Amino acid sequence: MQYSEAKERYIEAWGSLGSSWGVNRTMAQIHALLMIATEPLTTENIMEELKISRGNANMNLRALLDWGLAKKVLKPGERKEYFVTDKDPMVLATQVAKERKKRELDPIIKLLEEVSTVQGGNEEAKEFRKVTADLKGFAKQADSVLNTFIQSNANWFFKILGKLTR
Amino acid sequence: MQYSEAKERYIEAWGSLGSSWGVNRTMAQIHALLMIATEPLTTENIMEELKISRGNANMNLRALLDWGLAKKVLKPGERKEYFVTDKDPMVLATQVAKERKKRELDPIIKLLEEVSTVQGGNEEAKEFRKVTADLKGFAKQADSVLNTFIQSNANWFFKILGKLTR
DNA sequence: TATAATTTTCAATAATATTTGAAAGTTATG
DNA sequence: CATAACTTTCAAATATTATTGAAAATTATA
Repeated sequence: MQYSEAKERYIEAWGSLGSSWGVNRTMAQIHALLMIATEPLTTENIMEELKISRGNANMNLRALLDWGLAKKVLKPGERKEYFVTDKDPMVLATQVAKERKKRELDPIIKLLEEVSTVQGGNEEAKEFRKVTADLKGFAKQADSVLNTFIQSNANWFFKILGKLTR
Repeated sequence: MQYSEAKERYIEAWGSLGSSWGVNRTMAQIHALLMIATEPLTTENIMEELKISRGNANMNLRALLDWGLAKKVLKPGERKEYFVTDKDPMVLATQVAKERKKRELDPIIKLLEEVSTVQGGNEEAKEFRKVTADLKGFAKQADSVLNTFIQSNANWFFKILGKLTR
C-alpha cells in the first residue's frame, strides 16, 4: 500500500473511531495526524492536511489541549505555535480514561448517591433503591479499576493478563 | 427525595450517559426504564413514560434487542410483546463490552493490520509503520483484556482489584 | 378468509452538532 | 506606538442524526 493511501485510511478510521472514546471526528483526526507526524505541526499544516477551516482547527486543537492529548511547543525565534502529541498508546489510553472518568463516571456516581435515597415502601420504590444501589456499587468498582489504571505504569495490561491467567 | 423526581433524574442521566457507552439517548432511556421496572413493559408503556412516538420506541427497542440489552417476553394469552432487561450491572457491562469490541475494536485492528504494511523507506513511512504497529499492539492487548472480561464471571473486578493491590 | 390487533417501515420534519469565515482580539517587533 | 503576525471568537450556514406519524406489513383470531 502507498503511504498516501494508508495515511488517508488511517486518519479517516481514527476519526470515526473518535466517538468511541468520546471526542468528535475532527478532534480525533487532528490527533491521528499528530500521532504520525515526524515533527510538530502548526494550525496551518493541520488546516491543509485535513482541509478544514482555521476556526475549526483552532477549536479542536484547544479541545485536544484540554483533554491533555496534545501540547504546544515553541520553536525559538518563531511566533507560530506548534503542536505535538505523545505517541505512546498507553499515554493516550490513560489520558482518555482520566478525562472520561471525570466527565462521566464521577457525575453518575454522584447522581446515584442521591437518587438511591428515595423514600417509600411500595414495590416500585424498593426496586428503584435496589437497582440504583447496585449500579452505584458497580460504578464504584469501575472507578477503582480506572484509578488503578490511571496511576499505574505501562505494563498494566501485561500484569493483569499474567495474573488473571495464572 | 420523591420517587417521581428520583426516577426522572435517573432516566435523564442514564440517557445522557448513553453516548459514553455508544448508544443514543432514547435507547439508553428505554434501558433505564426497563432496569427499574417491576414487571415487563409494552411498547405503549414506554411511549407513555418517555413521551415518544411509536416508531421511535419500536426502533430503539429493536436496537436494544440487537445489542442483547433487552429481550421480548410473551404473556400467555396475550398478543402484545413485553420487554425486560437483565438487572445485573455486570451483565450490562459484559454485553456492552461485547458489542463495542465487535463494532469498534475488531475493525480498527483489521485496519491497522493493513495500513501498517505501508511501503517506503523515507522518514514519514518509517514513522507511520512504527506508530500504527504500536497502536495495533495496544489494540490487541485491549482485545485480550476484553475477551477475558467477556468470558469471565461476575467477580472479575474484585479479582483484579485483589490481585493488583496484593 | 376477513377483521382486528399489533408491529414495522420510512419519507418528511425537527433537533443537534459541527464547520465556516470574517471580524475582533492578542502579542511580538521595529 | 503602529504594524504585522498570529490566535480566538461566534453568528450564520451546513451537515448529521434522531423523531414523528401515518401507511404498509404482519400476525392472531373469529
